[in-house]
Amino acid sequence: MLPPQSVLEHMNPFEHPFAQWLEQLEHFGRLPAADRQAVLDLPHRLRRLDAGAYLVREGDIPRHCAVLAKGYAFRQKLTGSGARQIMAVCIPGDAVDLQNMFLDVSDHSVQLLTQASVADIPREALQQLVRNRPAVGTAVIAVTLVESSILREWVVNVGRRDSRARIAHILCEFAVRLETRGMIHDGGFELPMTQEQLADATGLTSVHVNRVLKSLEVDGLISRRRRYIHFDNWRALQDVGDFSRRYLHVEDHDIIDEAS
Amino acid sequence: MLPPQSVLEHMNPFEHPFAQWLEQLEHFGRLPAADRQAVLDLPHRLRRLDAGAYLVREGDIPRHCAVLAKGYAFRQKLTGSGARQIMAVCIPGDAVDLQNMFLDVSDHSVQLLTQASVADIPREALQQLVRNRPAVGTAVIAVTLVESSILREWVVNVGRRDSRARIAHILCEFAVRLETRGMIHDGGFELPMTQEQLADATGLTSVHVNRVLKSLEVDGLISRRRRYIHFDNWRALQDVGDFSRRYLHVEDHDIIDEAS
DNA sequence: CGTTTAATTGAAAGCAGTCAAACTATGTGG
DNA sequence: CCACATAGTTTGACTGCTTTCAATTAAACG
Repeated sequence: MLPPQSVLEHMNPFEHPFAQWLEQLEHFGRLPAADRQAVLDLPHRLRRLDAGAYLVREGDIPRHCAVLAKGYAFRQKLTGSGARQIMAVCIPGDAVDLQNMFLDVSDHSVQLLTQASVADIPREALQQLVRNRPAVGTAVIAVTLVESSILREWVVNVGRRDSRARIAHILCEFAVRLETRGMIHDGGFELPMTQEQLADATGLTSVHVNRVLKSLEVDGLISRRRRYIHFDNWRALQDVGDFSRRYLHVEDHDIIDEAS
Repeated sequence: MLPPQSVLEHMNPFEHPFAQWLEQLEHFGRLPAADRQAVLDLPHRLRRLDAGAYLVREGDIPRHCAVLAKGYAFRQKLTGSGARQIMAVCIPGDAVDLQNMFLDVSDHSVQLLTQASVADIPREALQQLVRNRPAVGTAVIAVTLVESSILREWVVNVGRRDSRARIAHILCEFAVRLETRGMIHDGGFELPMTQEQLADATGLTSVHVNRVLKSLEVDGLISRRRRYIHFDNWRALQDVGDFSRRYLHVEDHDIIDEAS
C-alpha cells in the first residue's frame, strides 16, 4: 500500500476536485490513509459546464460517474403531462451518479443549477475502488443511505405538509446541508434556484412559492436580497417547517448565528 | 471458502427465510456459491409478529437488521401535526433496515402491515459480510439504489400527479414488484393495506382514495373483491397512472394476464 | 437601452380536504 | 345464534388551499 501522506491531512479543500467529496465520505469515520489516497487518485476528467447542462439524462447508459467539485445540480423527472419534479439538490462535494455506477440505465435526469466544475470518473474505476477497499465501500453505502433518508423526508414534505411548511422545511434543509460544507455566511446562504425550481422541488407552483416566501418574510422568519436568504428567526422557521435535523444524520449543533 | 453446494441451486424459495432476499440480491448478477452460502449462513433469529408491530421506531438505535421472510411492512414518519406519511412498502424478501446497518439512529419507523415472519440479523454480522465479500457488498448497494429510485418516483407521484394518477401509479408499482416475487395471481393481487394506509402512502385522505378507487372501477380499469385488486385493463391503468417500469429496474415483460 | 428571464400581484376556478353520517364486514361474548 | 362492538368502507354537502390565468414590475444580459 501507499505510505501515509501528511500533505493530505490538512489540505486546502479547494485544491483537489475530490476534496469535499472525500470529506463527505469520511463523515462517518476516518478512512485509512491508503484509502484516502486511492479516492484522490481516481482517474477523472475535469469539466467546466454552464447552468442548465445535463450531467445525466433519464434513459442514458452512463459510462462514468460525476462528482460535483464546484457548483450545484438537481435530480429531476418529467411526468407524462409535462410537469417537472425535482427530487434532490446536489451541493458541492456530492457524487451525482452513484446510482448509475451499479444500475445500467439511468432512471432520472441530473441538470446543473449553476455553472459548475464536474469530475467524471470512469464507472469501472469506481466499481473497483468500492470492491477492493471495503472501508470506501461502506462509506459509499453510508452516504447513499443518507441520501435515501433525505428522499424519504422529501416524500413527507410534499405528501403531508402545507405550502408554508414545505418551503420553510426545504430552506432549513439547505441551511444545514450547506453548513456541513462551510457554505453558510452571515447567517444565511445564496439559494441557487429560481422560484420555479423551488416550486418543482416542493410540488407547488412558482406563483404560490412566491406568496409563501413573501409571507415568511413578512412574518420575520427570513429576509431576502435577491437569491440570498437570511435567517431572521432560525428557531421559528424550523418550527414552521416541522424541521428536525435527525434525517440528515449530521452532528447536532446549531449553526445559524442570527446576530449577523 | 466453502465448497459449492448444489442443494442451493434449485432450492424451494420458501424453505429458507433468506431465500427470497437472496434472490433479490442476485437480481443483478449471480453471486459466487460461497457468497450465497455466506448469506444463507448469516446468524439470525426468526420471529412471528402480528400486524401493526413495529420493526423499528424513529429514534431507535437498532442492533440488528430485519429481513421480511413473509408478510408486508411499511416505512412511515409522522409530522409535527400528527399526519402520517408512508414512504415505502416492503414486500416479502425485502431487507427492512439496511439503513440502520451503517447509520446509528433510525430516521423513520417501520411497521408491519400484516402478520409476518421476520429474521433479525445482528448488525455486525451483516457489516462483516458486506466488507468481506465484495460481491455481496455491491449487490447490497444495487438493491439500495433501486430502493432510492423507487423513493424518487414516490416524490414525483406525490408532488406532481393528481389523485387519480397517484392511485393508479401505486397500484401498478405494487403489481410489478409483486410479480418479481411471484405474487400475482389471476391477473391481480391481494392489496395488504387499508384505504387509509393507501392514503398515507399517496398524500391523500382516505375519503378521497375511496372515491378514486371507485372511479377507477367504474371506468373499467380495475375491479375489487374486498382487498383483492384485479386489473381489468392493465394498459389503460398504466396510462392513467403515468406508469413506466423503468424506475423499478426489472426485466421488461408484461405480467398481467387480463384474460383471467 | 432593448430583450429576455424571473419575480410579483390580483382575481377566479377547481381539486382535494373536512365534517358527518350511514353502511358493511368481522369478530366477540352471552 | 343473535346482540353488540369495532374497524373499515362508502357517500354527501360544504369549505378551502392551491392552482390557473393574466398582467405588471423588476432584474439580468448582450
